[in-house]
Amino acid sequence: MKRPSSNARDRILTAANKLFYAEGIRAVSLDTIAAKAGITKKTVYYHFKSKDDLIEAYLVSRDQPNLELFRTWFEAADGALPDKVQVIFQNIAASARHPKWKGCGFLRTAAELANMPGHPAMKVGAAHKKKFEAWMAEEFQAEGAEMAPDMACDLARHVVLLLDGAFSTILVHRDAAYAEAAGEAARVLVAGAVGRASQRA
Amino acid sequence: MKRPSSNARDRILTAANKLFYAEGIRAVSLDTIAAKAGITKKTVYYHFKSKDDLIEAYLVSRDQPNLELFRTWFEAADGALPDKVQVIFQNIAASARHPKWKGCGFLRTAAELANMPGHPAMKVGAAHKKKFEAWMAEEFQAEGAEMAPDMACDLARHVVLLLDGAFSTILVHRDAAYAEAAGEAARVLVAGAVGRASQRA
DNA sequence: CGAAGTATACTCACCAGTGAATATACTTCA
DNA sequence: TGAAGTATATTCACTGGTGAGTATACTTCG
Repeated sequence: MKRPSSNARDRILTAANKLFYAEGIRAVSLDTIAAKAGITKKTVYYHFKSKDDLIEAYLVSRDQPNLELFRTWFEAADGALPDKVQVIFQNIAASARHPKWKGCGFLRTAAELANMPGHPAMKVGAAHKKKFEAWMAEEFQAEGAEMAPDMACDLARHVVLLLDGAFSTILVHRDAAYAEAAGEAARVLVAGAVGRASQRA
Repeated sequence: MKRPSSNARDRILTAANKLFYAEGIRAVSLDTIAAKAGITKKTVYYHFKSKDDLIEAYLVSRDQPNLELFRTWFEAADGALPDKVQVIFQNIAASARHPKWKGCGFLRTAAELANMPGHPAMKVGAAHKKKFEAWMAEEFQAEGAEMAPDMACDLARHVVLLLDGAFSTILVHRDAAYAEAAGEAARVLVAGAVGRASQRA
């Protein structure tokens, strides 16, 4: 394999990741990214066909790691289902207290590209969020197998709404307490659904 | 009094409103805004000291009208408290189905300016969201005066989280159904809180 | 007149993307 | 084996265009 190729490509992606996340998509130029990666802009264009292409690659690179992080948090938590869900939000609160935290990269990119609904990066972002929602629904159904599929889907969606709401409001207020409030709300909703599910059984 | 002054200023603000909301902050240049307002860029700089200043004015101009809209929806709804809250979300769903809808201007601006936490526009955005949250809390306390202040505040925050979550997820998925799901969740949470409050009384 | 408001015409920096050349490694076959 | 050819990977220097912001002059009205 060509070592140089993947090397430069990786360095570009790493630089793009940091800069796009820290500063925003349109705020960062390819010159800046190239400089940070220690290569020439032309080399960026060798590995990515356009800035839009690089934006897409940036989100693609964040997809799995992000989902993995949520899974890790969820699985590491002990306790009942409502508590495990709440733990996700507590971890987000903790992350959000780091000064470099700037919200959810997918959400912020979607906000910036709201005028380009067909942009490839938008599709990646939507798919990422769908995966999270689907995973939550699975977990709800798996737990004791008492929850009906449509109930699990509704509940997963409610959790997603609280999660993305937390990302957004924390960014606006720079106050991680919103994640804890969202976690409380999620816990209440999940507990309620679990209660209804087991009652029906 | 100079007709021209207010006239030009208003035209600039109107153009900025449409363009910033439709395309995003950094995607729109002052040249474009000036052209849309039918004046020169220099005139823009006569009325606003910088682009940042205009961004701030853009959000200021949206503050009251937006809050007023929510109040109107809420007050026009009949039924119990949970239903009135849900109606806000239903109205958002309806708005979001219009093709020109591009999410919440405050949230999207906050996402774009996430790298400038001290930006005046960020403060305007945060204040706007706080006003909404405070208003919700008031409404919860006012309703029958059975809800304790801290409970009302917590509940208001949960509603805010669902609201901003709805704005964000609709934008990502281009699917207004998320607002309806958020409305359901909000109704459940409010009904639960109302139930606990009246039980305690 | 003179001040508020607007316009013309500019500066200077930056940005997405490109043309031409080069260096390095891999492949082929005499 | 090794020379010639080809694909990969990278650089330097550039273009056409646009960005925010400005110097200066014109206009209009109290």
